[in-house]
Order: sequence, then C-alpha cells, then structure tokens
Amino acid sequence: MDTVATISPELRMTGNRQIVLEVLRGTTAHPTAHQLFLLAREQQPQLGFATVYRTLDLLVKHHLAQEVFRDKDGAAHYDANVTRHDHAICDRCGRIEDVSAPLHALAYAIVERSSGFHIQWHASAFSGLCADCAADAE
Amino acid sequence: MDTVATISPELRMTGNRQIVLEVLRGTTAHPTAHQLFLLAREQQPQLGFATVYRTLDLLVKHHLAQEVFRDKDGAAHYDANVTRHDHAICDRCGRIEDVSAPLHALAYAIVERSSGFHIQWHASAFSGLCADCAADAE
DNA sequence: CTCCTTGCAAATGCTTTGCATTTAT
DNA sequence: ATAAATGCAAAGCATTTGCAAGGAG
Repeated sequence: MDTVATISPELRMTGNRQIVLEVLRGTTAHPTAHQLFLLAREQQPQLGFATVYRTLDLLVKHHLAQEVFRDKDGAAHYDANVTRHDHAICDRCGRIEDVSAPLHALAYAIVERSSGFHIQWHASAFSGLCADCAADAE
Repeated sequence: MDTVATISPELRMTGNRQIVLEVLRGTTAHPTAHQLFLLAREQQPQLGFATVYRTLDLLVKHHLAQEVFRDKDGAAHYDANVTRHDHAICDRCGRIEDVSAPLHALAYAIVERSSGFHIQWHASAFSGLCADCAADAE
C-alpha cells in the first residue's frame, strides 16, 4: 500500500531533492531538518543546509512530506508519511512513535462540534513513557 | 471554581512576577512571551524581557501557567489556565479558542491503548476557520 | 540564453545565558 | 552579609533570505 506519490508533476526532482526525499522515506524516526541534512550529506558531501530547508518546504507544498510537530526546542520534525496521524514521544528514550489509531477523525468531530471550527490542519503530540521504558521503570 | 492556585509555597512572588501572572490571567488570548512582555511593561516600564522569560519558566515549573503550543514561527504561547485542554486556531482571523470538550481524556485512552504509552503531557492544536470566518467565507 | 537550483554567509526571530547591579531576607 | 532577582547585552538555536555561481532545458 503506497499512500505517497513517488513524483509530483510540478516539482523538478533534482539529485539533492531525490536524496532528501529518499532519506526521509528511509526512516521512521521523524527527523528534524538538521538531522536530515546530516544524513543526506553522507551521500552528497557538498550539500548545504539551506537546500535541505528549501527542499523540505517544497516537499511539504507538493504533499510528499509533512511537518508533524515541533519539539520543545522549537525544531520541526518531518515525516514522509503524509497521512494524518499523531505522535507519542517518550520522555526517557526519546523514541517517537506513530499513533495509528484514528484519533484525528474523532478529534475533528469533537472539536468541530464544540467550537464550530472547520479544521484544516492539526498537530498533536503526546509525551510520557513508552511501554518499554514504563516497564523498565517499575 | 478556581482551578488555579493563587500562590505557590516555593515561589517568591516578586512585583515583576506578580505583574506577569496577572497579565496572563487577565487575557484569554494565549499570548507569547513577547506579547506578555509588552503588556507587562505598561505597568513596569523598566521590565526586561529576560525577566519575562525567566518568570514564565518559573510559573510553568510551579504550575501557575502552562505552555500550550508553539505556533508556526516557533513562538511559545502561554495560558494561566493550567487544566489540560486543546486549542483551535483560526487561519483567517488568528483567533485562538480553547477546546473545552474533554478531548484529551479520550485521546489519552486511545493513545495509551494503541501504543502502551503512559502519557504525562500533550499538546494539540487544530487550525482551520473559526465559525465566524467560515460563515463570512460562504 | 534564460530560468531554476544551489552553496555560502549573513540576517532573522525566539529564547537563553553571563555578568554586574540591585533587592530581599 | 548572603542569596536571589533583575536589566542589559551578547550568545545560541532553528530557520530564512540575499546573492553570486553553477546547471538544466
């Protein structure tokens, strides 16, 4: 099941952009722009970080990636999975897990009913202890 | 119903801190640190913005305020309402509304059931059009 | 040739920190 | 007198932008 379009008609897929997109698709770690820069630079040593930021903007505009949340430092985290989903962040090990439950659909209904908002976008991040760390902490 | 403690045993309530807390309690606009600085400075002209940031850290640590979300510019927004609740942000008029529905309780149950996380904190922000703007746009 | 892309460096915006001074206990 | 709080300026991050050089159509 491929939920993500491989190419976008309007976006010229240069070598740099291809590498950034491949690196993002090759991880489930929800990297920041800077983390992506470090990974992509392994394959393209003269890559500049401004290119990564510009590429991420383009990928988001063309729905090939999404910014999923901002961490406590204010750094944006990206995901090549462009379906709407939420995230759970472990305060202990730093793991970031997708929340696959259709929370957003429920949330939209509740928010729209209670406030009258017509929701177009949302970001939810939950933090605490992941199952493994909670077990360790006992 | 006062959900907020007026004082905290460990926190020395200096004049500056009192003013920042009063300004935050006097608004439902979920201001940023800089907006709070501007408002508080009206009552205390020689106030420095570093003091506001330091005060906000303290207020959060002492549960007299919370950081409710970060906007697209990465700026943190604060709230003297320390109960857990979500926010809806209008893309058109910029209004930030509390979502009073007990979304978080539902979300916690769903996330905990699906991922095994023990949630301690969360931030959810929804954006779209508020009821008024949606009506205007028709 | 012309436009888009890129790298570098500088600039920006939010926040934190170092440090000397003032204030409270 | 001892410790905490404050203002100011400088530093720190994440991100954006100006600009000149490089590359594709």
